[in-house]
Amino acid sequence: MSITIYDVAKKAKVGIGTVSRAINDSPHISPHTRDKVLQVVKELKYQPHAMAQGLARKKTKIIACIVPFFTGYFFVELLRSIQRDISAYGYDLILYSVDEMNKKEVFLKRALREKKVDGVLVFSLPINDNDANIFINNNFPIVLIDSYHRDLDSISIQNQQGAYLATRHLIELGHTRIAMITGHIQSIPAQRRLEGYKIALHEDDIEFKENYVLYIDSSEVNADLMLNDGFNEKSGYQLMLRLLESGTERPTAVFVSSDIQAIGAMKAIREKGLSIPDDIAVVGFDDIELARLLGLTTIHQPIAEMGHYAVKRLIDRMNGHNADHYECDMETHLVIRRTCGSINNESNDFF
Amino acid sequence: MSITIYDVAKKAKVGIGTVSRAINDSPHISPHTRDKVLQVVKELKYQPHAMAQGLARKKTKIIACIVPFFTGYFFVELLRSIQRDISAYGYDLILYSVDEMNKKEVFLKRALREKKVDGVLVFSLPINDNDANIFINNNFPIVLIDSYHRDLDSISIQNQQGAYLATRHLIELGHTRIAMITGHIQSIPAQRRLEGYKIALHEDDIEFKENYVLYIDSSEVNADLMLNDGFNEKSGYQLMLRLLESGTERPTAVFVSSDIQAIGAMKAIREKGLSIPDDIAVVGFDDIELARLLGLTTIHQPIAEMGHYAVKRLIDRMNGHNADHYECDMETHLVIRRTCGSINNESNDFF
DNA sequence: TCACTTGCTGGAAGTGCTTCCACAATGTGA
DNA sequence: TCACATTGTGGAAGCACTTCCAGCAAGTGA
Repeated sequence: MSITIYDVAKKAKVGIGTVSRAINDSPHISPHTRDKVLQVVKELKYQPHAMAQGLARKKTKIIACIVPFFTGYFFVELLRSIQRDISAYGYDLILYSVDEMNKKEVFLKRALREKKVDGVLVFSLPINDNDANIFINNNFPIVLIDSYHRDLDSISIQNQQGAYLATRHLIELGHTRIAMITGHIQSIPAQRRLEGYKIALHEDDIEFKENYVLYIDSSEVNADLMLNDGFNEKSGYQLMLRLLESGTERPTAVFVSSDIQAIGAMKAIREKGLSIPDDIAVVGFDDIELARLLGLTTIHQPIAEMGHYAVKRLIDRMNGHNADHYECDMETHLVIRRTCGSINNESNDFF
Repeated sequence: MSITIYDVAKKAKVGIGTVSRAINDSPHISPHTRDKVLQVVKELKYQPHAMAQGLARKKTKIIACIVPFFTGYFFVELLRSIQRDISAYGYDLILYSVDEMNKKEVFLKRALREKKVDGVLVFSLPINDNDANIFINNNFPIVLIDSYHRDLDSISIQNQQGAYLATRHLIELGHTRIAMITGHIQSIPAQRRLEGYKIALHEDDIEFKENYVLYIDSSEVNADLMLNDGFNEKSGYQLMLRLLESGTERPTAVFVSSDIQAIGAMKAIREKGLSIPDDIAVVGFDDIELARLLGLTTIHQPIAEMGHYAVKRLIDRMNGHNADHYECDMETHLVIRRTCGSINNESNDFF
């Protein structure tokens, strides 16, 4: 039905091995024969069958992305960047969306045991030792993005430095009563960001107050608030309400350690009849598209670059470059918009 | 290295054909033998090799999604819905992001000629006759979502009815000077939505004014404004500015036929020192997440359902149910928020 | 009892490639 | 001139499955 390597071989009057060598740029073929074969390939519009190649080569030229779908824009941009990159390397991308690695069984079965993909990129999902060992024991290429495990390659961002920049900015604007809202306190990002916040406060001799730090922990019963390690809109809203209703002296600024939480927090602030930034200044973290549209001052993550490095690393691993464990922490920077009360750079504001 | 069907056959003391029949639920096997084989399969943790199965069966169990990546949330939600559905059918999803079908050559080569996928879902991308014929001639399963071609299966929404609802709502609020901003006027959605707008006006004997309708057409030189058939933030901004600076009597309301354009338009309105909804009421179209967060009154599209129907249809096609050409127009509904000046249902408001 | 069907089973053939091995046709140096 | 590399080539053997066909045993009806 569809044309095969045999059709090409027959028409070009050569053996199938020669055709294979011609289309795969093998050095063991004379230029003359190669040209002759490629000419026929073009005439017949021959295209090697992916499955057959995969079977023979033991490579699928497909990589899997494991994505928790709920966080919208961040993943769209990351996926776009990654898709573009791997496409240039001749790979295709299979997308698996899992909720907190719940369905990881299905994925592991499909992708690994069926040998459907050559490598895996995991986005923002916590990996436990058990998961990690499956990859390590099978010597299966994997790179984590915005996630961490001590035995796996990972690309993340300088959480601590970002939180430091955010807090530092608020301090420079004259704030001293600065609260912090974050996600699941056991998660690496939450911990690192808390450290950055503390360092900035300490540097300026501002007292650190326990009740100015709001977070989600494992005792949380509301499953909604646990989503995405506690970095979600609802948790931002709830934690901000909790802060405002706690009776503690009201802070004049709050560093919310994810934009999506900041949006929830801002909603809570407005509902209490308070003004942003006059009553409470807000700085987020992530720089998702919403942040730009809402004028949220935040910490920018170099999303595209993260994807870029991750792909590069994964390709290396897939090519057997079995280098040491690799970690890369990318730099962040502050993006000043409206919610912090700083006047510069209002051009991007929306409201 | 990895265990094959031969290992299972040997350990179960049966032939490889029998193992194949056992794992594929063939009726031509005795229950006793099947159980015995499946027991060994479990013991050895045997998993059939996807490529080998694919080669033998001439099926990959993979479908491709062709996505224009720029419109963020709409696609994330659609992808999630589709991924969930096809996963239930045992399929995996390869993601191709193309910009306006520019890279479609690469995709066609990879996915179709290499036989890497069993079917294709195309999101929101214009398909020309040439593209369509490639699929038709190869009898290759394809379903369009939020797009249309007379010879291909498509799932879209009732654009005309949605635009009617939006305009009708503004009329009911007492507006008579209602402008409309839309995308590329040659595109099907833009045309249908314009019709809906006209019908609503006509029904109430409101005069239709040419200079109240702003759109992008092929003469547009700025490529940014042409992105995504003109449905983009920049075009919304520019067209709104054009309207406000045109000297025509200022409208009291505007129906912007995509949310993302509405966001641009609202920016322009605010920059001119006008208030929403007091000076100009705004209604969008799409109900992307941003609309909810910004309190934008808009027309909701049943995104998940669209994905659901599309997958169902594609699976049918792939199973050879060669029914007639299929079109499905899903119903839309109005979501009232803040930007139209209507007071009900403010609970979702953000600002 | 014998012909004939029915139900399972084993394994060869086929899927479309890559890769290896053998071999022919050159070229090379003494 | 002869031994020995070197280069290019054809095609068998693989990859790990599905499917088909033949064969065997048991069942069926006259």
